Amino acid sequence: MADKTICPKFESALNILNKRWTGLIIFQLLEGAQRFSAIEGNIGISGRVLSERLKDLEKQGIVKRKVYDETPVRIEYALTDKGKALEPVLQSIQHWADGWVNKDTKSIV
Amino acid sequence: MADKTICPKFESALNILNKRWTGLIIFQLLEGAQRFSAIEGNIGISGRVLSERLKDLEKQGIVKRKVYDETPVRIEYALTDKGKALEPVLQSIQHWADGWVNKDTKSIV
DNA sequence: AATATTAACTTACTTTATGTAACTAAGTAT
DNA sequence: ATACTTAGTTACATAAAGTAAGTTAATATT
Repeated sequence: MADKTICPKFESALNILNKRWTGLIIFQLLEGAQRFSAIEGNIGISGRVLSERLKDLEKQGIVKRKVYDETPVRIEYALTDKGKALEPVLQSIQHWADGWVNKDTKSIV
Repeated sequence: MADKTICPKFESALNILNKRWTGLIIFQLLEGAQRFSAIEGNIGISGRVLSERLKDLEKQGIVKRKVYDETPVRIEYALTDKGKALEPVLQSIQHWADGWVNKDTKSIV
């Protein structure tokens, strides 16, 4: 597969939302820090993939991981400034959805 | 996998960009109608998946397919109004990328 | 007339990503 | 010593995407 690279920054940004679940994870965290199991339950992602995504997002500086040394251990994931800056993107998606997505559209296959 | 459905419209909108390549396909078509092989070459997607995506996007009313009965046949894909309405979404992604994505970031893995 | 060319796909097969469910580690409480 | 809890990880199964060759229909070429 040849990489045509229209605009590298744009493509790299698209690759974030491009991946399954990342949009919903960020959407969740826009409401405040959340724990692993909370995100897992709230959006219905598998732990296996959530773990993978959170590592990616952390590596990209979008999410930060805080460890609270309680028992049992509590770990919270929160958005960084870079992550919070994605709010307008999610909002524009929401806005488009309000205007154009049919109420009855359930699964887009 | 339990479906928690935060906001069905929002989720269904996210599912569009969520899928690999759809963002880039729409980005391409924002510049005007394009033929199958042009999209294929411009973004480096495989024909197999492009065919699949275009069918999905057509089914969702985001893309329309026009057949020109020439020889060999010419088929153009263009955005519908619903599709064009996604421009602000792509723009907000571009804007975020300009502000936050490192120039050197090539592949986000 | 037979062969070649072109666009837009499709098919068969391989590789990668995701889902599922069971398991691990550390620190308590019973 | 055993059980409980969170935050994962591991092994395995299924679904999605990549690759490359093949198909169809209308000419154009030899």
